[in-house]
Amino acid sequence: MSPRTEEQLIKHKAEKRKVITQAALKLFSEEGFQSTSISKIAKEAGVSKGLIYTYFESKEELLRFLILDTIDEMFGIAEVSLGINPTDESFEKMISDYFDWVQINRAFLQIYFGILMQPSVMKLFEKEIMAKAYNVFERMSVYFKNKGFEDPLSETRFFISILDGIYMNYIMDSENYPLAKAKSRILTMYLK
Amino acid sequence: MSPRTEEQLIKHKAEKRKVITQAALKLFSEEGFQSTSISKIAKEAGVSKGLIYTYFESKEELLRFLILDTIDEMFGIAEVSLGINPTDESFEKMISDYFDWVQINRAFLQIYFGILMQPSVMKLFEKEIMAKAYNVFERMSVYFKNKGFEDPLSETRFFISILDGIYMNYIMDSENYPLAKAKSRILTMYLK
Amino acid sequence: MSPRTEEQLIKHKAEKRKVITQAALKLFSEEGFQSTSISKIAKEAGVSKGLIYTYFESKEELLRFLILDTIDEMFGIAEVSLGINPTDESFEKMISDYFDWVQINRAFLQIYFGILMQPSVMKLFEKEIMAKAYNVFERMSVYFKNKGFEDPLSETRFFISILDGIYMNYIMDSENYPLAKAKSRILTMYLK
Amino acid sequence: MSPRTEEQLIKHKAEKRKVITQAALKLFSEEGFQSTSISKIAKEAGVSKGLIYTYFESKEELLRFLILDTIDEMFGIAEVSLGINPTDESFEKMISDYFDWVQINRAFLQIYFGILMQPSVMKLFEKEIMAKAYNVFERMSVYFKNKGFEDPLSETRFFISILDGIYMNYIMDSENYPLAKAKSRILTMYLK
DNA sequence: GATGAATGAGCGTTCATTCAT
DNA sequence: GATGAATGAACGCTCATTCAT
Repeated sequence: MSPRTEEQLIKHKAEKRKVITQAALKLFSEEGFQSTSISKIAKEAGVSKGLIYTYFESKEELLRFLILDTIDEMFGIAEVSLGINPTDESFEKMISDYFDWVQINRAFLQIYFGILMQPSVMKLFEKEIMAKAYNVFERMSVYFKNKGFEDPLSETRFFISILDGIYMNYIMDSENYPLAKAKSRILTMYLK
Repeated sequence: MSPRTEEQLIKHKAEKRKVITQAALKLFSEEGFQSTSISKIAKEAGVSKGLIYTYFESKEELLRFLILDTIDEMFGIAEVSLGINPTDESFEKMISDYFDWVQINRAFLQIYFGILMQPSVMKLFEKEIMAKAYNVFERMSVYFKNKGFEDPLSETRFFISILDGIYMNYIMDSENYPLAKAKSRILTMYLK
Repeated sequence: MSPRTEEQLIKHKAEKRKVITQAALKLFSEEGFQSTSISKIAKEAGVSKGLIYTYFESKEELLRFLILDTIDEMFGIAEVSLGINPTDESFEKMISDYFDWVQINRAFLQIYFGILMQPSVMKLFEKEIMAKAYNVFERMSVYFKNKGFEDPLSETRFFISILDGIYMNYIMDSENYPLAKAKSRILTMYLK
Repeated sequence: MSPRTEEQLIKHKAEKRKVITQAALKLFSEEGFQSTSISKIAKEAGVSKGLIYTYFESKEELLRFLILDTIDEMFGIAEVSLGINPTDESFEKMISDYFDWVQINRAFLQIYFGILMQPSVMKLFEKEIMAKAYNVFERMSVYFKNKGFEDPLSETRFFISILDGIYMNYIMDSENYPLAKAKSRILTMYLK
């Protein structure tokens, strides 16, 4: 048996992290971060408690990894869809992608919105999240500027507020929330 | 000396509850419900740990009291402003009242939104909150129906989503969030 | 209104003590001494927590009063029935009186036997109980000596063990325990 | 290094349970179940408070383990000694075995009798203890029936009451109680 | 790498006791 | 005398984290 190559090791580590992260994601969304113990995560992931500390320095670091990893994906949607010269088509594409993404990532968003509301936990991410968020603000502002809005940044924040509000209400009451209608409504708002 | 009269006791009890509730409100909003210990609340309120249990049966009951008490106020705004025959004026009044209320009750809203995102905590209030929320939905639907919307309930939920999204973003980034602009924007949306 | 005479005060105090003691007796027998709080006793007795401390120095003193008061009665049965020259008639009378007494005082005996088994609680009474018990031993020994037993003290302790054993088993399983048979059995043992 | 084998873990677990159980046995017998804190047990056993919860789910479960484990042994004496066809020899053997067992297991019996007197604690064991006790009743009844007693079950309960009474008095006053005499006295009673 | 026994600080809660009224 | 608000120590229990194996 030859020792694994460095590449294999990295891959192995990434896989293990994924297993643990997925278990944590599920539990955090059901019970909240504070109420979920490392023991429960270990059991859900099918590993020992101690092993979690081989892959993450602490419970907080596990949360950080979980959040930051997925946030890249989330904020990336705007980046990819809008590109440098955002058009109505790319704007519509972005909205569509977001609505799809949200439905797949309900558990994550539940944790994410919960964290946003807790300053003491938010401190763990504040810098990264705010940097990414303001980056997206700028990108979208270009679109709203092109569309002729007087205060494109405020419109951006207004637009994002609408999205956040929709997603939050959808998460809370997924069965009854008229998500499809909300989507077409927002499209109408901006694309006539 | 004779003991205090019943009236004195009731007044005293209400005052003490207020002191404890205020301390809890502050800490819950900063740290979250689960991360705030009864010890911290007692210290913040300037009373002993044990005393809290003279006024509240448990930490959860304290949260319930805190939330349900203020939620009545919050949902009451729509009821009072809209009345039975909602007009554009009363609708505008309601929005204005909400924006005022939110700025005064940031700490509460922070806790409130946090709770909405945690199923395990939400269980404590689900029934009451949902009942009140659906009540407000109906009331607002009347307005949107009068305004000619084809699907007034969906519009209500869309409108409330916008408000929630605005407040959530405001709470997260109060210093930079363009709250006044968001307010005039939403007014324009519905009142021309 | 003239102030009460000293006699009235003493009577009043005795009555209040009785009320509290009766409440405590009931609760101690159901839940045990340690698991019964002063609050519960106060509620059961229909008085305030504070008042209990007007009549008893501490929870332990309340227990002491409860036990020692009734123990006098219990040990007194032997004294009264046997007299100085115990006969078969007085011995039979004593047994009969004890069996009657036990059925009325089940709650007390439950507490009493429980206490006997806890050295740390027993310390509160050890001196008094042991003094009274050894006093009864001597008195009964006279009877067994008269009956011709070689070792009257051992027989006394054996006889008392039988009574204790019967009462303990009766208390544990009152519905099914054949108390009447046990009584006639012990009478047969000693009176042929 | 690889983790311990399952066999090692089981052995280790049994040993640790024993250490904790022994400490609890000592303290429960001295102070009673309710007055003995988990902290004291941990200190006595030389382990941390938290560790006790690795081996027992709760303080009550620790008591249950302690009691039920030893009760099997205690009730087993009758079963083993008497067999299916009890004779005078096996009856004498049983009494002898019980007297030996009692002297070794004073601490246990102290807890056991204490529990029998507290309905709220007794609830934890009622089913198991009563089942075993009635089982022993039946077995002994065979012996008393063979001996010609008219009501063998009542005689059984009377006989067991005597044993219980002796042991209880012995436990309370071990130094002075004439245990050997009590033993020969009860043997004389039944075996002439 | 992987395990789970072990720790100890801290949690929510209870309660005997005190004391201002 | 009588009340019950107030205290603070202690309780049973949990849990993030460490470490011998």
